[in-house]
Amino acid sequence: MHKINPNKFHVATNETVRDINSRIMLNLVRRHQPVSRADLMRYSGLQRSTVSVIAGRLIADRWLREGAVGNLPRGRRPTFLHLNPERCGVIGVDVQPARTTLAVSNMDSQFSALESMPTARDPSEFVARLCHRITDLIRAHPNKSYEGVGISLPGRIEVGSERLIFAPTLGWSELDLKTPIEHETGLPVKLENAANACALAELWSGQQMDGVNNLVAVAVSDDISVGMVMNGQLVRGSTGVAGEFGHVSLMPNGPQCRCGNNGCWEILASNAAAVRYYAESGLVPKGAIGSKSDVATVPFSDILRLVERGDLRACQALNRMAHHLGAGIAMLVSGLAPDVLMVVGEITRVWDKVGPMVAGAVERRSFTHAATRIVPAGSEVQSRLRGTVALVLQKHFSAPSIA
Amino acid sequence: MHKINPNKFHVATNETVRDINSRIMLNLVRRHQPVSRADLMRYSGLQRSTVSVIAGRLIADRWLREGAVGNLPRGRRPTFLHLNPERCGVIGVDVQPARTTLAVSNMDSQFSALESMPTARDPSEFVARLCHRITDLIRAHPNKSYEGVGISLPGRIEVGSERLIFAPTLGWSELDLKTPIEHETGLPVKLENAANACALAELWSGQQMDGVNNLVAVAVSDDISVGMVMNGQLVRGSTGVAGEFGHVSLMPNGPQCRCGNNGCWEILASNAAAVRYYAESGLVPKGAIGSKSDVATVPFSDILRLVERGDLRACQALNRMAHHLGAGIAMLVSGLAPDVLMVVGEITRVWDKVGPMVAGAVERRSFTHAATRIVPAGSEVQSRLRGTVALVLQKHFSAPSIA
DNA sequence: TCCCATTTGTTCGAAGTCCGAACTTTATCC
DNA sequence: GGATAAAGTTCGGACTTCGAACAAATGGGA
Repeated sequence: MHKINPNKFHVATNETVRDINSRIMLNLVRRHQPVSRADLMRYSGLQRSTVSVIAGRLIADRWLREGAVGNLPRGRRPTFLHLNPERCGVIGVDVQPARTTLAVSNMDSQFSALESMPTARDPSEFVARLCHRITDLIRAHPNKSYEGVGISLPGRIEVGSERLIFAPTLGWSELDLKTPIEHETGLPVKLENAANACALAELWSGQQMDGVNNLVAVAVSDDISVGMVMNGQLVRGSTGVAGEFGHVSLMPNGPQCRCGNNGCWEILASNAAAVRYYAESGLVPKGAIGSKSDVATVPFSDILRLVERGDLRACQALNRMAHHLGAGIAMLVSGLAPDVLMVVGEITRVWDKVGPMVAGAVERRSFTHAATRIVPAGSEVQSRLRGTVALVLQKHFSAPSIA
Repeated sequence: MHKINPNKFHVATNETVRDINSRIMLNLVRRHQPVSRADLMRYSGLQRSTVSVIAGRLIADRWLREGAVGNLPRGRRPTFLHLNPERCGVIGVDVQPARTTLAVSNMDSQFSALESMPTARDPSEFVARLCHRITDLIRAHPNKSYEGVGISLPGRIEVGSERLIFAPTLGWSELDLKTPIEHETGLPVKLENAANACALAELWSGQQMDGVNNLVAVAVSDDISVGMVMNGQLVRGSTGVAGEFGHVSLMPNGPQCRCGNNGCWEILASNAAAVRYYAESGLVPKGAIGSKSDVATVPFSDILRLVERGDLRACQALNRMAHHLGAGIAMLVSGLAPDVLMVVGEITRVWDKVGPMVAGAVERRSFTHAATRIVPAGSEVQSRLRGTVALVLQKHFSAPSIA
């Protein structure tokens, strides 16, 4: 039940009917391909004639392609229909504090090119370099009909202005990425928070996501941010900053976070927290000969390597992180009760150790038994890039906004 | 952007167009009444002819009524259209641990009857008495075309089965209220959590809710539960238990909650928490002559009365409660960033004292400045009852679910 | 070899809906 | 009384789905 906003709606015309049914058809093909017109008739409940007309138009518009002919025990053979992956090209960009990854993708999230560059410290320099890279990439792969550029960022995008706001790990304040890139490339540019991008990726191209309409992605790196899909829609809040559960204080006497408060989830359970736990555990070697500086700079990836080798101190640091990660995830399970909660980040490399601890924490803390499936993401970069593709292409596959 | 679920969708027909536009028209009349056909043409962008046809059909179906004739500087006078509040009757029921309130309502949430009864401890006895009361109420107010019965409950309703699950303050385990009442009355019965009902009430009949699509209701009584409307839709999670932020642990060393964990928001910031704070502050009067039993049972309503009179101890207890209430609300503002966060419960009686403390806590703890308006609800019973009316009638006013 | 049952896919008129222009109705002002 | 203006109605055109009839394609059996 979706309320109609009397200030912002779209009335329906005859074309709306065709639009809705075309999108349904497109989704049915995506879900069941290869699939015949007769199958689509059965899946959709539309008349065979209607299915033929719609399929004909979608083929003419290059959304669908006729493929092989099927075999049946008797009767005329069906001609199978497929999505045409060449119909849309997308440039996907994944911005992370250290490196920025660019990809060229088809409609099916198969990347035909993948390259990366260091993320420039200076925002205007970054914009210039990114524009340059994108135009180069398009020139190098010209035989695609590009639908747009999707960009995943470790920050939040303001709803109205589509500008980057609140990107503490990048250190940038308000930044307009959309206008210069659109101007440079002539393509529409969509920006989205990295956690939201991951949530979108799973919603649109995740495995075992049949019928999943409520999904939460927890992006764990040097900060923690949350992306939410509720009722099949991204939740961005009134201004676009929804999802900052990382700055919920879960321990009033905990260490101080950069946001000024104490014991934020992020300061307890991010990669940076594990680095700190590891450093602290080596700080006071009884004789106090070793100084802080010896141990303070072991990066998170090294800690994970140590964990994989069975290093005790690293395991203890990881366990502390996992304990607090579980506490925050329990908050999300209690509060949002999604079908799926996906954890994204380097920590998934040691999920065999972390997963059970998180599951245990959720089990202990959950009063309601929300039946949430907690899963690790495969590759974080791939996940975010798939999200950027979904970001650009979802307008063709989602329900038209009638209200 | 709403994803189409390829397992559950509705194809569009020509009637879908009329359906969509009729609902838009109904919403426009609701928003702007009294309003002429010509005004509706301008608001909707539809052709004058189309507006006339739709208005004609809505009048024939008794949704709209023609009213007075307007005056214009020149030209033919417009005939104004109104919603017909008599079109739908609703029985609204608000179940609370102590008392259950019943109301008869029109489409405009004007209650033509309001009565209450004690809430029976035994669930089957309760169901029997409620059925009896409802049929009596319908018999006493026969001249309405009843659309259904809406019931607000301090618990969660399972999504598939529509049964009451998780109702700790009532002490009931799984209970099917829907089937017996539908059987008894012959009317469709809708059940919803009380916090969700409040959120719905504000969404559909709240003041100053123009363009608000993201709204959170925090119901504070002896427990705390949260109702969420995101993107204009109620968020119920995969099983229906979304919103149990009351059982998020905000203080790992805090007092133990009935859920088994320590320092849950609910154990720190509910009415019961204030009662406990008040009792504790009187516990050790140095000489230890006064026993626990003297002070332990001052009910929350009395504490509020004492606060209104300026009693210091009561104010201190209230302040502790407000402090923790603010912490939890800050969590919701950070995580969900709604346009409006509404607090429902007895505590709103002293909102002049509590409001600034909550606002301060949110201000201090909020990193993102989500611009959330934090407001107290007027009357909690009225709010929940309006929610039950919205619950029953929203199907006529909301967008048809095409996907 | 020929006919028939069966399934896929197409054709075409009917019904429903909105669009848009022309028309009717009902006012005020000069 | 005529000009102007705005509200509301009428009616043919365009678009879409529906539903029945039709054409196409295939295998089995006499």
